[in-house]
Amino acid sequence: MLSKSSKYGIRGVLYLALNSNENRKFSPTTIAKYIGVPAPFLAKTLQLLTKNHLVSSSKGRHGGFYLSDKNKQNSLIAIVDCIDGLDKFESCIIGLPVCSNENPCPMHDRLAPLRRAMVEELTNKSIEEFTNDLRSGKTHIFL
Amino acid sequence: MLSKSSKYGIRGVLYLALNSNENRKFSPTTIAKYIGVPAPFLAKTLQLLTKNHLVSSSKGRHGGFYLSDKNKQNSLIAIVDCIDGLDKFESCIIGLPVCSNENPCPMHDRLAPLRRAMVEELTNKSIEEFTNDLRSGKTHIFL
DNA sequence: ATATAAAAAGATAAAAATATCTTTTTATCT
DNA sequence: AGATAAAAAGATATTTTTATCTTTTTATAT
Repeated sequence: MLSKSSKYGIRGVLYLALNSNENRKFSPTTIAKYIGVPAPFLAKTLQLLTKNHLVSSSKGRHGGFYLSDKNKQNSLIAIVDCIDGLDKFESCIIGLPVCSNENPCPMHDRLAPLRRAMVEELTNKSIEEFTNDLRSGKTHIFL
Repeated sequence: MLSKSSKYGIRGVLYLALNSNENRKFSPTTIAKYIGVPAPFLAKTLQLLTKNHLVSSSKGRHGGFYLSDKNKQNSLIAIVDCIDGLDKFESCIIGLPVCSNENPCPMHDRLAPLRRAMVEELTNKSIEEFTNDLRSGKTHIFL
C-alpha cells in the first residue's frame, strides 16, 4: 500500500517528532535502531525529506536530523507525497488511463471516496498532533 | 495500490465476464489487444488465475480462456487475493509488526476501517454483477 | 590549523516486479 | 495418424525497489 521507503520515513519522522528539536539531533543509525529499520536505507529517505524541507538536518560535529517546529506542523501526507507521490491514491484502481466521475471504471464510484478519505486522514492532522496519542501511550511506533 | 499484475488480471477477467462463456473462448493476445496491456504478461496472470480455478481454460485447437458461470460468481477480491494477497489491506500501514485495535499505530484507528471498507466493496459484489453496469455503459474498462 | 563527527552524495549489490521469448504439452480438425 | 492451434511451463531480460558501502563535504571542538 505504501512503499517501505514511505513506511520507514513516517516512522522516522514520528520518532523525531517525539524526541528531537533544534538542539536534540539524531543520527540515522540511532533512529534506525529504535524503530527497527535498516539504517542506510533510512538515511537515504531522511536525506530526501531534508532536501524537500520536511525534515531538518545539520552537518558536522553535533549534527544530525531533527524536526523544527515548522516541520512538525506538516501533515504525514506531505511525507508520503514526497517519497511515493500520491498517484496510488488518485489514479484508477485498475490502471485505466481514463477513469473519472464522468467516465468511471466499475469500482470507481465505490472506491474513490474511500481513497479520498484515506488521504484526508493523513492530511487533516499535523505531525505534532500525532505525537499526543503517542506520548499518552494510546498509540505506538515501537512494537 | 494494486500491482500491475492485479490490475491487468481484473481487467482481463472483466473482459472475459463480458464476452466469454463455455463456447466462446479468447487467447491472451486477443484480450490484451482489447484491454491494452502486454499480452505475454497477461497470459502469465491468466495462467495463475486458471490454476486457482478463478478463470477457466482449455488447451488445444479452439481452446482459450473463458469464465464459467461458476467463475462469474466469484468476487474481485478473490482475484486480488490470488495475485497480490490481501496483506497490503490488512497489515499495518506503516509496517509495524504489532498493530491492532489493542495496540494501534497512530493511524490505525482512522485508516483500518477505510481499508476494511475497500475490501468489502470488492467482496460484496460478484464479477457477474459488475458486468451489468458495463453492459449498460454506466462504467467502462476500455478507455 | 587540525582532528573529528556528522550529513550528503555517489557507487554498487541484491531482490522483486514487470516483461518477453522459447519449448512442451494437449486437444481437435482433417 | 498427422497437422495445427492453443494453453502451460520454463528460461531469460529489464526495470524498479530495497539495501549497503564508500567517498566527499561541512561544521565544530580542541
